[in-house]
Amino acid sequence: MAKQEFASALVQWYRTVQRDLPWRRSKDPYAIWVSEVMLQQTRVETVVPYFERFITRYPSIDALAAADEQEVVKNWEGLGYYSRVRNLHLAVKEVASKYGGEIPRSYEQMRALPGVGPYTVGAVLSIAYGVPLPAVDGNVLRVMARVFALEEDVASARTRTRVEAIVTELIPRDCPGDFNQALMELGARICVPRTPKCVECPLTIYCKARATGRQNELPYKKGKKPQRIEERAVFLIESQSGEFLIRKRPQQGLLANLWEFPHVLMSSAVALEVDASDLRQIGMLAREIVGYVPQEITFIRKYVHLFSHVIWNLSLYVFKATEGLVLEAPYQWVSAEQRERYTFGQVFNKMWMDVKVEGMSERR
DNA sequence: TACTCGTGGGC
DNA sequence: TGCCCAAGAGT
Repeated sequence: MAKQEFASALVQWYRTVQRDLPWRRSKDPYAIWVSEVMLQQTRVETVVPYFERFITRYPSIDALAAADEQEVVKNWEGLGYYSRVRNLHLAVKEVASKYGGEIPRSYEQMRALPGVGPYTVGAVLSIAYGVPLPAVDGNVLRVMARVFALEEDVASARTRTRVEAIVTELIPRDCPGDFNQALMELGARICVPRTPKCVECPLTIYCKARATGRQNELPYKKGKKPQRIEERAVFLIESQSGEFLIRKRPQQGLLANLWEFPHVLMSSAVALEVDASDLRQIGMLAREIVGYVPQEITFIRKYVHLFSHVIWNLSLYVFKATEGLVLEAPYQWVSAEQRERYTFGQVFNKMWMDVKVEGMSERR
């Protein structure tokens, strides 16, 4: 294949059709870095408003490095994969203290920062500094699997290494950032997962999958493991003085360090037996949190919340706590106003909105 | 390697 | 409706 023609056809296409995105208007390596972290496993349309707000709030490495951790995480609320923002905060602090506030230009040094993997190094260094490194994401894997008719599982490390080698070979020295972004833009808009738009593709004459009519069969992916299902009873507990009980989640695992309304995992046997309206059984579960069986519990509604590998079947209940109930950490009482400063998983925010709209106090 | 880690959109 | 997926990294 004519390397130069491939690259120039791709870059030329990109420069004609590229979308006007906020991080593309910036030449600030820090802003580009923030965008790349937000874009991990997350759609462009979702990221845009978060990016604008985050960059306005934390316009520089020094500003983010100096910021309060809890507040930084609050600005990420709703984006998911919350370890990304904690790692970004740690990494920015390290850049501020160790590298004088300038992102290191060497692969090894940047790769060593927390939350910075091979993709992010390649993307930031190529786009911000013009370093000719590959930035292989899901788009690039899909595009290359089709163009070169790669048959192996695209999720495998071997395929990734192969694709990195191919990109390294093809990447133009004069515009590595545009080349990397062009590959991603192509994957996002033309070489899409299902029914790629080959008639609009600038690489169609190079594409082996297209030549053999296999563009709908590639890339090959292994099937995913089914999600684990958990039945949980969630309690929105209001004190006599109108505060609400929240608790902090553990430092490791799902929604790590975020806040939530207390809930109890039901064994599958219990879950099968207990009807949502069987409040006697639910009272026994509430006792695991407050230490006694509440007098009067109200069932609100059921929720299904999907994570990438777990399904939560949740039943929400509310009740009034007895006077003077004291609970230790990780439990905490907060007013409705104070609650807004804490970061919750989205399902808990949805519950809160639902109860607020319906009016919990007027319910009885 | 395989699994963990969120969320919302599209069909 | 259920399933797939989207600019990945850590373990």
